[in-house]
Formats: sequence, structure tokens, C-alpha cells
Amino acid sequence: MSAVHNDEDGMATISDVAREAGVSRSTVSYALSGKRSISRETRDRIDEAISRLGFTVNAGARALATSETMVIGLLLEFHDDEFPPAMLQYILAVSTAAREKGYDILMVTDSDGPGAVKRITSSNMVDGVVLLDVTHEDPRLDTLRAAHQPGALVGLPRNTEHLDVFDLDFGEAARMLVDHLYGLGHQQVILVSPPRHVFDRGGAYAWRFRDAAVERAARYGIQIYPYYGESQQPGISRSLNAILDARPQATALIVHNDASIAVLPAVLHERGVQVPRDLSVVSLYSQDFGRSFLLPYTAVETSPDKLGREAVQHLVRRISDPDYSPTVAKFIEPELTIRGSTA
Amino acid sequence: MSAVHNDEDGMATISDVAREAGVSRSTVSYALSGKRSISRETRDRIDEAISRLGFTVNAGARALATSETMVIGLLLEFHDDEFPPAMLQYILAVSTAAREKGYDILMVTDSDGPGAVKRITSSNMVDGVVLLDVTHEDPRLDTLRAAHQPGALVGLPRNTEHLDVFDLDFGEAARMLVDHLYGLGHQQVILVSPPRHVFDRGGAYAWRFRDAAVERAARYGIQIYPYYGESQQPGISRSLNAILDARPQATALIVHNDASIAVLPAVLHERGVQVPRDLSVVSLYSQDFGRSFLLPYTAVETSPDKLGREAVQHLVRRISDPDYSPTVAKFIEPELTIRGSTA
DNA sequence: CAGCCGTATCGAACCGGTTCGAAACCAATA
DNA sequence: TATTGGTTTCGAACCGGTTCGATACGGCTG
Repeated sequence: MSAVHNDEDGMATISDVAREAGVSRSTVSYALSGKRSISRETRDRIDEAISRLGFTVNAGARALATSETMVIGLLLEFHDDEFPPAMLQYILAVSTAAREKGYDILMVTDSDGPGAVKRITSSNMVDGVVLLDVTHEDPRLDTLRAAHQPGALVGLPRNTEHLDVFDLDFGEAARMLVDHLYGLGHQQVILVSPPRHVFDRGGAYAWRFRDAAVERAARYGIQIYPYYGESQQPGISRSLNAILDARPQATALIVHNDASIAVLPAVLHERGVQVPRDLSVVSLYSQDFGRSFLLPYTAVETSPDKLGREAVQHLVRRISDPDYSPTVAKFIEPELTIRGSTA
Repeated sequence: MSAVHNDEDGMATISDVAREAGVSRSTVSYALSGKRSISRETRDRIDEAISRLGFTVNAGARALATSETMVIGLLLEFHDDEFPPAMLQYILAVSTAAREKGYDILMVTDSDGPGAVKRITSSNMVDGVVLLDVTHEDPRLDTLRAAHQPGALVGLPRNTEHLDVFDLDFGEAARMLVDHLYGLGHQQVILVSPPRHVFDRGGAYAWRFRDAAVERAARYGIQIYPYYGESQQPGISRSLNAILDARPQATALIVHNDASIAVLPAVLHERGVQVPRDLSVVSLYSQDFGRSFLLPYTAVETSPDKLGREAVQHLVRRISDPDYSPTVAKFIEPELTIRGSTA
């Protein structure tokens, strides 16, 4: 017999507890929530009945009565042109942060984004929604705005009205990296951006970074050569080689592309290129990511954990008070981690 | 004004629809479910009212009435000694398969596994549970057995009573690989297993594979040298190098370790080892995984998609009929994908 | 002692659905 | 003509909680 002892088949209900403790259902409810005072003895009897019956509040019933599900929807889609390990970091961050606030995560990976948003919001399955990987003209946003639940976005859309938005400041990140290279005297720099698909799809982080880098380089009179990276092997290595072949005069490389940076060490090694002696390399990735793939490059930290946490925090706040403040577009401050891959 | 037009603030309820269509609530419910026949005209009026009000069934209320949530719990934990990309494949597979069956996924990444199982089952948030990465003596299993919902496991525990279990047949996979190498005449083989932590934690797949490989090798009179791999860089590369240094006479390498196989190409290249000329290499990974990391090795396919799908299918069946058959322990048949990395 | 207040509890209504039994209606059958 | 049967609809009960008023009780104050 296990420690948890629930009589018969069905789960114990609040009525069972009330009967067992010789009080009314409402008294049990108040004892549970603490919203009204309960005498010491009654509370004890109730507590005892609860553990004797192994009672747990039925989430659906509570949700119906309170209109609070304590569940947050997490919407994401796996694109072929994305590098899976990167996305996982966001998922984990959101999940952990939510749990800390007492929320569970309903994860939806539907390829029909707007439909998924509609489904989980209009049926009141969730109290709020986190959207990952939001694009410039994200089709999910209209649906989300029409919903009765607040939303938090990770990624910057064109129109941020009525929505809280969180993202890394990619423009600033680009400027930091260009400044860093400029400070070391580099004059010819290659930039490897995300795959073309990402631009087409409206992944604003891609061009925010690129445009800022290009503009900053121009201001310094640095020659910058922007390229698209690939997303799938063997194209990644091939394209990196082609790019390096095409610009032998470049002394530095900026990689804004998870898949490419992961294979870069192998590619450079194969070419016999020593970093930073022959080439300076800077990039953009999270600490965890760098550790997983043994990346020795000076890089801007992307802080998926900070971003996910921030999104959840604001979402939770807005759930409890839908207009506690005007909606925010918050950009995480980039931080440069020096790893000695530049000279 | 958007196409979806819901009057006032609150969501439309079934009562609103009933009033709008001039029928009773039960009639609307039956029209929705089709469980009783409804006249053509009434059905039309109801349909019209539904779309006019933008009505959607409230999931919590329905769950309360039917005791079916149409949600499946997905329990997993991120261990430091695991390679994230591998896990993501399972998550995606389960999520997709569930959605196809009309279920949503409540994803719980709690570090307190048993507590998480207890919480989501006893509060009736889910109709069933999928456990990923189940260990030999998994502490979540007792809790799951005490629950009122069925469970499907991915990974093999010692005691499979009352639970449906799905896993790759790691023993058979090991035998296939050893057979393959034996057929090519190899007599000295290195085996890189998962990190020691995985064994300690009770990851049965680790020793099922190793033991079967060792036994099979012994039968053929092959010398096999088993080692633990590492899980985090820079340890992975370092340990691979140490292993290769220690066994220069070995002509073949079996890698059962996601993190190690991902960096193996770089390590071998650095050592100037040519595959298969200098060393034959076989491994164990999914097609997607191999593509992500450009792995050119002959390997057993791990089929996370097949596994996840199978687990969900059985779970759904068991949800609708708790004893449709005795519980199953199903082992996916391994398949060898020849990629020419052996000679 | 009347009046008031704070504490502890109860009963009833409500959240938004589903489902069972009964009723109303019309047509076909004995 | 009374009975039977099928179709369509309604009303009420129920799922398992929460919450609002009302009530009962004892102790203080004026």
C-alpha cells in the first residue's frame, strides 16, 4: 500500500473533505485559500481530512470558478532553417521561469501558428501566451491581439501595439562587435548572417544586426562583406569555405549564425587557419551554446535565459493586472565576452 | 473591426448561443457533439449564432463535465550530461503526434520529477503522461502508478508493471554494429559509451548497449575496449583523444554518445585520421541528428520520431480504454544505415 | 442592558459545459 | 382508435470548485 491513500477509484473532492471534517464545502475552500479566517481546530480537522483522503484541488474546476488556469501557452515552430539547440534554450528558460511563478506550460508546436493561438486562447486553456521567434509581420499577432489573454513576444515585430516585446538589442550587439574589431585596427571584415530564408520569413533580428553592422562599418570606413549563411549541412561548411575563398584579404569574421558558428572551428582547422593569428573571429551566442560546441570566440552573449525569464515575468504581471503599465518593448543589453579570438 | 466579432468583453458561452438561436443549452451541446440528432433548421440557426458570437467551447468547463482534458503531460528533465539537440527530437515527435490525435501538450521540466507527476495527475490537468528518458529505477514511476491516468515511457525501467514502455532495442543495435565490424574482419574495437553519470543515474540504454556489445565481441573473439565518454566540452575532445592514444592498435570505433559523435569529425581530422582508411567508425544516431552535424558514419538509426509517435499512439488508445490490452514493452527494431565509414 | 464588532461557519448561487430522462409531436402500425 | 416508435427538443441535475451574503456567537463598549 502506498503512502498516498485514496479510497476507491474516484479522486477525492472538496465535498468528501468537507464531510470527513464535518464542515461545509465553503469552509474547506476558505481553509485552502486562506481568504477568510478559520479557527485553529477546524483548520486542523480539515488538514487531517485532506491528507487522509489524498485530496488535490481539481484544476479544471478551479479554473472554471476563478477563470484562472495557471497555465501559460508557449508557441513555437521548428523551422528547418533554424538550429535546434538554440531554440531549446529559450524553451527551457520560459518553462523554468513559469514554474517559479506557479505556472505550467502548454507547449504548442503547431505549424498553423494563428490557428494555435486562437485555439488555446479562445477556449481559455491558458492565462497568457509567450510567442517565440516572432517575425516582422508575424501572422500570429493579429490573432493574439484579438484574444482575451495577454501575450509576451520574444523577437521584434513591426507593430508592437498592445503587446510586450522582448529581444536582444541586435543593433547594439552589432555595433559592439564592429567597434571591437575597429579598435584592433581591422579594415576588411566578413559578416556571415543567418540564412536567406530567415530574412525572407521576416526574422528581424537578422537584418537589425546586419544593417547596424554595415552602417557602423561604413562610419569607420571599414570594408564589410555581408553573406548569407546556410542552415543545413553539408551546405554550411561549403558556404563558409566559399565565403573565405572569396575574401582572402579579410582579417576578421563576424558570424551571426548559430549553425555556422558551430561548425566554424572544424572548417577553419581544415583550412589551416589559426585564430586569431590568421583571422580574428567574433560572434553572437549564449554561454551554454558556446560550451556545448566548444566555441573559443569572443562573442556577444545572447542570454536566452534572461530573455525568457523577463518575458514570463512581465506576462505574469500583466495577467494579474492587464493594464499595470503601458506595453513595453524591452531590449536586453548585450554584453561582450572576451575569449581572445581577436587580434 | 476584425472578422471575429465577440460582443462586449466576456467570451460567449453556450447560453449566449442558445439564447441567440432560440433553443435550450442542451440542444446546442448536442448540435456541437452530434450525439443526438438535430433538425436541419435548428442546426443551421445554431451554427449561425456560433459564428456570429465567435463562440468556442470553454476547455475547463468541458473538462469538468466530461473528465477529459484532451491534454497530455510531457515530463522531462534537462541533465547536464545529455546533449540537448537529441532530446529536442523527442519533444517535437511527441508534440506532433499528440496534436494529430487532438491532444495538447503540457510540458513539465521540473527537477522534482515525482512531484511534477503528482501535481499534474492528481489535479486532473492531463489525461495521460509521457515520461522521457526513463531510468532503471525511475523515482517517477511509483507516483505514476498511483495516478489515475495512464502513462507511456520512453526508456526502459527495471519494473515495467502497469506501464507501457517504448525504447529502441539497444542490445540488438549493439549486436548489429559488432556483427557489421566482425564481418569486415575487425579484431580490436573501441567502444565509447555515454558518460559515467548516465550509468550512475540508471540510464539503462547505456549498459544495455555496452553489455550486448561486449558479449557479442567476446563471442567472436574480438577485443573490445569500453570507455566512458564525456558530456561537456572541452572534456569531450580531450577524452576522445586520450582514448585514441591509449588504443593505437584498434581498427574500429563504436560511438554510443551523442555529444562525442558530434565532435568526432573535428577530433579525427585534427589527428589526421582518415575514415575509413585508418579507422572504421560506426555509431548510433537519428538521421536528423546526423544531418545537423554532418556525420558521415554508418550508424543505427535511433528513430526518435517513431518512438515518440508510438508512445503517444498507445497512450491515446489507453486513455480511451484503460485496459484495451495488457501493458506493452515495445522495442523499436534498429536499422543500420550504411554510410561507408567502415572497411 | 442595548448596541456594535469581529470571528467562524453555512447555504446558495455561480462558473460553462454535458447528459439523462421525459415530453411533445407526428406518422405508422395493430 | 389506441398503441407503438422515431425524431426533436427541453429541463434539471451534475461535474468540483469559489465567493457572496447571512447568521450565530461571544466579548466590549457606552
